[in-house]
Amino acid sequence: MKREKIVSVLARTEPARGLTVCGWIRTRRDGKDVSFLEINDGSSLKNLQIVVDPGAVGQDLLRRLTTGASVRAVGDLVPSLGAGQRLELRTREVELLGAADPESYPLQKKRHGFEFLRTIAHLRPRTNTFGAVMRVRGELSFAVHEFFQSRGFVPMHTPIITASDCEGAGEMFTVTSLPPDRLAGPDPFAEDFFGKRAYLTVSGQLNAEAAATALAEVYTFGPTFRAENSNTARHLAEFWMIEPEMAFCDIHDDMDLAEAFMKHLVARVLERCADDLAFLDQWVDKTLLATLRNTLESDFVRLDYTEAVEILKRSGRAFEFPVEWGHDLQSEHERHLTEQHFGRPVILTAYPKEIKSFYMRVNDDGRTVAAMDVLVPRIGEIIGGSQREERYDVLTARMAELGLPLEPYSWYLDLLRFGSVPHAGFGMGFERMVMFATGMTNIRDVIPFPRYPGHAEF
RNA sequence: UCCGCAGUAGCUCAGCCGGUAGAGCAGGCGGCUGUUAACCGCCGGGUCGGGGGUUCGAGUCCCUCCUGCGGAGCCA
Repeated sequence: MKREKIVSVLARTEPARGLTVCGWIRTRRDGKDVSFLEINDGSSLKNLQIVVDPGAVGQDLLRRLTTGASVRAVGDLVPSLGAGQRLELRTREVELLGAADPESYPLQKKRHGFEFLRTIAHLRPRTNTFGAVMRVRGELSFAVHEFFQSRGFVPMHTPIITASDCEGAGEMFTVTSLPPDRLAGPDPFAEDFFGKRAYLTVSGQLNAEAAATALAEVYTFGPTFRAENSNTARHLAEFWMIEPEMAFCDIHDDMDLAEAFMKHLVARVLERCADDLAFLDQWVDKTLLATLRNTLESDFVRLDYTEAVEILKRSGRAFEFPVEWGHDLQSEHERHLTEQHFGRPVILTAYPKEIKSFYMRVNDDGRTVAAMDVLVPRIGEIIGGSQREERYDVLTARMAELGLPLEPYSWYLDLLRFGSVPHAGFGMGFERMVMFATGMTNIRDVIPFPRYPGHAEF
């Protein structure tokens, strides 16, 4: 079906004859001798006004051109007689592609709550807000690949199914082909498809590290699964994660990359999604554009965990949870630092080793590790990463300390036995980045079909 | 999973000390106008989340379950 996208029609400066557009009707307004259709095809936040002569199309057809119906229209782009738009499409031919019964079509030409829209996730992209969020999400996704590949990173497709239950990043979903009645007994998975218990991945990091010891700079961008019973506006059971991994790289290079990466993503959406961001700034979060510009223009604060604890203790604020060296920072602490104290993104480093993962490189002080978390206003932690421990003896000693068996990690330890290099990487929760870039406050509203406890609809 | 709040028309909500349910928007019909959050008039629309209890009488009080939201934990 030959057509011109509405974004392109709206970008025209001159009248034109014989244009074909397709889209969904957002609203219709009737005059006595004229009707106006606003149609949207998802290529832009903005609608195209189509002027219809009721006599020419007929009352029967006109009556069925209701909110939600899909149409194809052929007409001439002419200067508008009305005030709201520069050009409009005066049609001589309107074809109803698919009607939408106004009695039962759930979307009205009025504002709906996000909770209601979540119950009709298959229709919500037809709203202004979700259309904008999905376009921004798409640009961010593109910008992720653009950033890494322009820097020579090789994209890695790490496994979705994994048999190592040692990734340690959270509760895992079991993958099985066994019927439920065969899941009893001491080791039912010995008879299963993989001959052992398999899971959905919680992180591609360890696999990416293997690739980085050959290709030097790699990244993953794929689905990730956590079976935690998390019921919050910041967690999903299925989400997308970006994990770069670099050989010949220390914690400072890692922080530099994280900051450049964030700024690249923000710059791209500011540049390519101006209409959508202006809409979101007006209706969803009035501080959105200011926050994004601030992110782009400011240097991220870099701070040791120990200094952060001092700042929080000196802040005089009564936190719900007291701040104490050796404890992980709470959401309220992170937000105080990035929102109140500094007012820009903050990268925290040198965390106590007790609260971080086994693979993080132990610092010379022996009590902290080369971890880094990027904290941003409103979201909190958006990136978590570290320099990895590349010293075989130090890592195995640390694993012994934590009571981790070496055998399941033997392939990972091989990376340190053969040509080990200083290396580092981080993980970014893609949906958290979409939240940051759109001002949306619930992570379930920045992914098309959210999966979370009790919900796998659509 | 824990704490708190909520569930009333298609949507967003009001409903006081218990006395048999209301508004705006949406929808239908009619009118008006190159309209644009269109406007004016009329009309239809409800197992008050489910179950149980107290009471002469429950949307309202009590118990319980379900669902949602906010916060927390876990994390990305």
